[in-house]
Amino acid sequence: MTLRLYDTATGEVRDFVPLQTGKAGVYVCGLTVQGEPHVGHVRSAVNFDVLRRWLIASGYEVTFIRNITDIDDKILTKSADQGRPWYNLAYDMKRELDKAYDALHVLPPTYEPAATGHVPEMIELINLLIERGHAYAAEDGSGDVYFDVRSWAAYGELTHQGIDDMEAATDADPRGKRDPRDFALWKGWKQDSEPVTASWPAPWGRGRPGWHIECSAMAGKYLGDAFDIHGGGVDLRFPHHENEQAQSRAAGGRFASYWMHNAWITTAGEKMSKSLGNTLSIPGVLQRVRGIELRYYMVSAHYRSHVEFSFEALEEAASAFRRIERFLEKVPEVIVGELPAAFSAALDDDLGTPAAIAAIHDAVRQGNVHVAADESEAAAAVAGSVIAMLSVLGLDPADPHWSQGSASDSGELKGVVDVLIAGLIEQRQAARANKDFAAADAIRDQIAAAGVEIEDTPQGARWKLTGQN
RNA sequence: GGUGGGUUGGCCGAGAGGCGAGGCAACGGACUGCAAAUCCGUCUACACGGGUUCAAAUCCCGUACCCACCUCCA
Repeated sequence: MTLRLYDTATGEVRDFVPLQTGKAGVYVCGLTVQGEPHVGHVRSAVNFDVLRRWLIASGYEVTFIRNITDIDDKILTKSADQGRPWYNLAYDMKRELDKAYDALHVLPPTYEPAATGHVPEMIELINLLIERGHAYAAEDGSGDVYFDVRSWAAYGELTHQGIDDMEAATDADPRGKRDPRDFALWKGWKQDSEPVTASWPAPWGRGRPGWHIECSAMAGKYLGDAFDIHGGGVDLRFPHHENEQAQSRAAGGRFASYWMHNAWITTAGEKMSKSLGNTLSIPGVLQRVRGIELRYYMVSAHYRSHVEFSFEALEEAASAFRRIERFLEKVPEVIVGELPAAFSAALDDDLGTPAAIAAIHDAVRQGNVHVAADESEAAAAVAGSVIAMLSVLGLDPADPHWSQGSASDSGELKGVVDVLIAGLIEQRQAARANKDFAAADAIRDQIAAAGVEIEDTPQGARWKLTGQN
């Protein structure tokens, strides 16, 4: 079975055929670093991280580029409001973003280019577009350069829209534009309101790049004129992706073969938006559940399905995930095994993570049956495949990544706690042997109150931290 | 106005013409001193109205409601 992906450009699920056999080039629009990352941002990152891991697991050599937009209108206005340099705000938020990605075990991309580091490439691309007659410098002296939408007949092809059916950008400053739908490739420096540090020299005067041109320039630099997959959130289809494609193709490239867009995660029926102020920051959410549980929650819905975020659903997902963990804890010394066919088929079908997770749960139930029957070899084999599946989704609880931070402290403490609890468990066993159940239960309650759970098994009592104290 | 998507059982959430995805919760049973964990079972759903078909949650027509994009946004 081969990988099939939904391509926004064609509106259908089709076979993934890479440009080069065995290789996959992926470009994903990262963030504009102007505020704290929220669960919506991270959903996109997690979705494409799953894509990447599945491509790797399928044998592809993956080049994964995710950019950072570190200069734009919002960054300039926000930093001005906060009374600090724009680059400081962008850098701070970039670091927050890195923390959020790390908390969800989103793998670092092959490279993460920043817009400000690629101005020469953008200027070069804009020049090429001007030469080819698809862009023009505004004649009003503003220093702006616009893409000439009417010069590119295919404009609108990605989102299946005709230019004349589109509403013209009402708030756009029409000065110097040939068509209201023309968009800025270069924004001339506004000396009265913008710091000189936010401008770069260019043939058309000092200024800064427009939003869309960065992705075209950076994707071209790191992936070439033609590459396999371009991803981002649904909101980016238009105008951002449409414009990217128009620019890059007008400049002579082929650009992306497949376009993938992840759906929104909303709160209380509304999209999470910096401007609405209803964002759920990652650190905030991580006070309620662990990062691995949040990741499980995100992966349990299909990437093209809209998710209505709720803490109830999140807790529910966390419960489901703990069931998987409990099974794995019962099976020591597991060797990573094979992926079940149902799991691979699910992911091959446009990253069907919900069905993939169902395959995990099926295996867990089967594994629990083996554990109950004391069939340790069979149980270990099942656990091996469960671990293999979880790894592909970035959800292996045994991955050292998840225990970073708290591990050093708890590692030392664990030995001590182990001895203390073992003593208590022995006392409880003695009480049970004497049929003094009141005493036995008192001990169990006492440890439970401290956040330690006892599980009675035929081989004796086991204990673990519940994380609820 | 244009474009794209949605409405599934108590809840979350898949599927896309014929075999009850999966999970959470609840209830019953097994196990247990009692629990917990685990297993078995129960809860037989697809917005509404028509139609096509031997067969429709799935296809077609219509209706209602919801959402996204067309303006910065994952």
